[in-house]
Amino acid sequence: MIEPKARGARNRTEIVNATIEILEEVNFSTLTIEAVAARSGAGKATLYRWWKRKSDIVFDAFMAKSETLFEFDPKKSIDENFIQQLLTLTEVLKSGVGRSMMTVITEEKDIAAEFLTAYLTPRRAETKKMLQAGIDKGEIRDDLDFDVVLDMLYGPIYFNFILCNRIPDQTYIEKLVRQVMR
Amino acid sequence: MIEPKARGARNRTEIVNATIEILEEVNFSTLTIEAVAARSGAGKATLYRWWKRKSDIVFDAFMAKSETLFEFDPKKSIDENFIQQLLTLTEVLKSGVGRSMMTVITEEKDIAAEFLTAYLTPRRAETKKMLQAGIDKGEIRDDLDFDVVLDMLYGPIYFNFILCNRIPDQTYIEKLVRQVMR
Amino acid sequence: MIEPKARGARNRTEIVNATIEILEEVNFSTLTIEAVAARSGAGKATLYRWWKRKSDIVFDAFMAKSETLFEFDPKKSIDENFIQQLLTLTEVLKSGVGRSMMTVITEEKDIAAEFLTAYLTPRRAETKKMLQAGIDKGEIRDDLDFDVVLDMLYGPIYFNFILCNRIPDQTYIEKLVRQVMR
Amino acid sequence: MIEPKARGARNRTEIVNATIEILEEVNFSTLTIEAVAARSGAGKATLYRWWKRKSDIVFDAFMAKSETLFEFDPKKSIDENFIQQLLTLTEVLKSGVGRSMMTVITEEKDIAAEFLTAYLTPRRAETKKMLQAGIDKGEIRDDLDFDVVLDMLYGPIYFNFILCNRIPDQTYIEKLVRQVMR
DNA sequence: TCATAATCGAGACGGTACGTCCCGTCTTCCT
DNA sequence: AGGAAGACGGGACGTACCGTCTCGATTATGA
Repeated sequence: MIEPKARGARNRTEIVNATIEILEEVNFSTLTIEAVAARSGAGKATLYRWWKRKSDIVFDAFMAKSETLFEFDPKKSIDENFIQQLLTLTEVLKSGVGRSMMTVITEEKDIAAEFLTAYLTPRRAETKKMLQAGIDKGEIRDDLDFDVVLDMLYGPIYFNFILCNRIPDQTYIEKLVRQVMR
Repeated sequence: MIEPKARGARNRTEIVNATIEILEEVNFSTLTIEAVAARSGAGKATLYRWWKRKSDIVFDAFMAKSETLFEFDPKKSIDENFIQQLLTLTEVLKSGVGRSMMTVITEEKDIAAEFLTAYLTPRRAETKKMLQAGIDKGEIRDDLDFDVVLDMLYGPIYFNFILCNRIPDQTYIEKLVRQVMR
Repeated sequence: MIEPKARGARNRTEIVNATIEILEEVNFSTLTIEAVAARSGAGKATLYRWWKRKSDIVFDAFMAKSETLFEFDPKKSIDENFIQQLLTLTEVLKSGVGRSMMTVITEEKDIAAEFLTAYLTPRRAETKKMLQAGIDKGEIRDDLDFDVVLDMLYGPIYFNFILCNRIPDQTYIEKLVRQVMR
Repeated sequence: MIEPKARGARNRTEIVNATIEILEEVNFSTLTIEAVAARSGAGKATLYRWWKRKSDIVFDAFMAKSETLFEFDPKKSIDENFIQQLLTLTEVLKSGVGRSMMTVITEEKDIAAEFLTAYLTPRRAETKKMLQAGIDKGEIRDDLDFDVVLDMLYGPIYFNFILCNRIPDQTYIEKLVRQVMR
């Protein structure tokens, strides 16, 4: 027997989806709670019951969008793994919620912190795993400062995306990974 | 002969300064045009006469804040020059306007584009000059993709600043430059 | 059982009363919706929800002020009844809302029309009743054009009030009624 | 040789005419000084040099419009003279400036007073002359209160015009004069 | 005849109120 | 009982005019 989702839970997903939809059309500033309520068919009060601020909804929406965590595939080469992960990241950033998440991060320090622990760190952990595997295999030299290397991989992606308004493509990412890996 | 600044010019600076001040206290969303008008002693209409959107004022404020362009000093080593430039960048980002500029960039594509041409590109040009100087001196290998290298330098700075909410310090920057330069 | 007044109704009266108050201090042009909102403790949006224009509020305020309809008293003489009714009219006109109502009427034709049907006509009907009673009793000749006679009674009141800025007193009204009645 | 009107005088007429024109299109509230300036080709400052308030311009415009004073014609009958004068009055009231003048009078007591002395009183004097002529000729009984009779003539005109939004036509005026004159 | 002053148009400016939109809260009514 | 619907007080929006002000360009004159 299929457990029917509780009223509350059903509502939450509808609201979050409405948010994702709207953010494909307008940017974060222009997003209004009233629009989310209207599109999702929920009452405003319901929104405020679960989220304190607009940014919190966006955070949840972003997390929902990027639910599936990229996972290290030991069968592929290290470089291929890196490339795949950065492509996945690019994909998420491209969406309306992705971009809005960036906006939120620049404005609300506490959400930035939550983004760091709940989104960034897990992915970084995965990347670290890859790096370590590379070192173990001897494919990569072992005198690296992990954090700096990771920044050199992630940084340019966000940098291009946010500041240069340029979506990094496969070619760019390959060049980047090769250059970082030497 | 001292060029007597026009009424308009004086006002513009006062408005821009008021904006910079306020942005030390609140973030971009919370910044209101009415507050800027009030603090600068200007009428709202005056603001709208010169700027179409709040973001445009912030852009001008940011440009005013970071007026002085870092300049390549050939007497110092290449690395030192890099380090100095990235520190300068960090300094600007740290300010309220700096952070707000990041917010604006994530929201308004056209301002992002203007930021690219009016702020980023000149600085990148300076950095490219340094890179070329390094290659000429033989300090740096000559098979690099310039753009990717520059992204590897700038990217991590913005990345740490925006996403990790961490202000890169001298140590970090030195490590970064060394790693990139090999 | 006391019908508990709806939230809306309570607000309406408060707003209308605030309007009446303010109009004792300033004239119609100087009356601002913001002032009404402030004095009544309502939000501007609430005002606009119920009334489209400033003039509409003033109309309602005027109607509230002159709620009690003068009623023909068959025990008194015809003349006394006339005098009493014109005095009542004068009383209303004297107030701030009264004067403002005159302003509105000169400006907005549709409100003038509403004023005619909702305020003037009922009072005229009452006056006609009196006239008819007078004719029936033989106190008044029966070859009169009712409308013209009524205009000769009301007209001078408004005329003195609006154009001569003179408030008709008992003496004047008595003279007027006597002259009209012959 | 035609004396070329001074710059100032020429401007004044142009401004006043512009006002009259605009008042055919919009009502007093909606009339803006900027519009008058624009239409007349004058600078705003010029307007403020000669008139303190919008209402003052309207007053001048009204006086310009009704420059020609109706004059008592002893060859015609008393009644005909009355009828003619009231028709003239109606004509002026019908215009945009006329109606606006009424608005102004309800709002600004000092202008109302000026209207009384500069416009109303001269016309009343003329009417009084007619009344006196009638009495002298024995056409009219001699025990009248002049002021009340005049109010009974003028009052209904203004009353119908302003409050009933009805423009008194020849028939009405004839009936009125006959009724008042008995 | 031409400098010199007065006058004017144009419109920027600091303000105030407009009418609208959305906020976050709170009440009502329906299911 | 719980939620949608949406009224409410509040505050910022972007606009329109206010009345004051500076700026040139245009007259118009008297040295």
